[in-house]
Amino acid sequence: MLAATNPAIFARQSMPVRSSEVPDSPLAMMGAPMRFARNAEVYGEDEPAEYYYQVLSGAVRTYRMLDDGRRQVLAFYLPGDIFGVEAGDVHLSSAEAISESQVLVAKRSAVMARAEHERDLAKQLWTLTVRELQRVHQHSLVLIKNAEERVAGFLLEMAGRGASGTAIELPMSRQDIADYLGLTIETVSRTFTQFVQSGLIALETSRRIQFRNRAALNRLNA
Amino acid sequence: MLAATNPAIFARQSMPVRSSEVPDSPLAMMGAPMRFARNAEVYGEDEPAEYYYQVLSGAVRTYRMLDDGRRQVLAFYLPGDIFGVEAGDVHLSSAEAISESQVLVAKRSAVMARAEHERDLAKQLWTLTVRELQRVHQHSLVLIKNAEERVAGFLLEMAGRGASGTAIELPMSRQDIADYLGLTIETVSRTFTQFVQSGLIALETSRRIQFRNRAALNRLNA
DNA sequence: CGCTGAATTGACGGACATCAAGATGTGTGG
DNA sequence: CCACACATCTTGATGTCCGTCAATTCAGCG
Repeated sequence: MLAATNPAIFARQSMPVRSSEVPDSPLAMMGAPMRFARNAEVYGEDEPAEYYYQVLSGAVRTYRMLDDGRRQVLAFYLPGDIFGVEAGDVHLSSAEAISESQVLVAKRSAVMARAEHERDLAKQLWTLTVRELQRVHQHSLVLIKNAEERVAGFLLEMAGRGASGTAIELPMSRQDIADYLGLTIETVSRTFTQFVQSGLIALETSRRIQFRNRAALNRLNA
Repeated sequence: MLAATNPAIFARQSMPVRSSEVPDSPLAMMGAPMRFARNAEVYGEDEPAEYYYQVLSGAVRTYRMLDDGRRQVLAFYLPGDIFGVEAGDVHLSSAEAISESQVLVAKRSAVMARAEHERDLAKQLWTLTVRELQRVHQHSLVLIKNAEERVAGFLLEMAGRGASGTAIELPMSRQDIADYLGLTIETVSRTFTQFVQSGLIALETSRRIQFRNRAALNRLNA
């Protein structure tokens, strides 16, 4: 839902960039592609927000920690998605690569400077923030639902973003999903098997999911 | 937390406007004060977002409904706060007056038109959205905590916004609080009395709350 | 007053967390 | 290619927090 957040800040084209394919945009010159290993930090909470980022390949999660060690995953970013814009001067969350990832990094000041005289760009930046806001709004709705509904919603959200086929590959672990949905890893796992048993999905591997009854999932998504 | 969101879009002064006092700003001319009765709708979900709003007196809640009737209150807006900016072209949530309220209403197109040539204004609009985003981020963190922590956080949030004294007046009902925190009215009520019994707060009336042990509340706020 | 909606309090049950064990998968080094 | 180690995922047993249902108290108001 509320899927791709990539107006032409990095890429002029309107579709998400496919992995390993650098967007042919004016911003490509402002940004440098960087590699991040699995679990490597892209930026940390409370650090100055000096860059904008776009996922080229792999996947990224943003999260915040509660003092007692609980973790709330705020968002997953897939190829084409832009992130790191959420903040004022300082990052409100940390970002980590979920898997080996390639990320385009553009200096914020440079982007902003260009936005000064390019009306379009400024508007797009704003739009980006608004989209992000919508996403988070949507997410807070998720957190008042029950486990079944949360997981169903999650699967449909991911399906709406990744490939359009009948199966999706989840880049993130069960723990990531749990922390995103505000559940425990066990509850997520149990809900998956429950979905399998009721014929809603099938698991090719634990990370690869076949949709068998999308209508029923939509019904749960309430 | 993350309290007042009122850069000089409506008022040039940096402090929230006190109730019934119209901000002496250039924008006051772009906006007209309107009265809303208790529970009156300011705008509805999916309606075109044609105006920006600033609370002058009273209080406003924004919310979204789930199909099964559950309601998620997304935010409370107090005097000085600006709302209605969250959306693209369409409102993502509904807004209602919590009590008899006075709201300054400014045509969005007019504000945007001015923003075109007033750099400051444009920046402030963006800042406003970012602040809103921070608020919502914060809110989604709340929803993974337990009841005690949620209520404590709520009280501290309200304390940080309203008067600076040792007591606060809550304009909203227990039901509003419950829907904001993702709890039931009964759990909110029980948590309040629990706080009273442990000497953290005192209830002058059910809506008026005295702080007795802010340190303990902060500890719960985790 | 009595009426009405809001808030509180109690009894109970259920959904999900917690604790614990096992199964499956994956990478590494011999 | 196998074997071992370690992480991830699944499954089971039990506990607990909070939701549900229901009754009572309280506050405002005609």
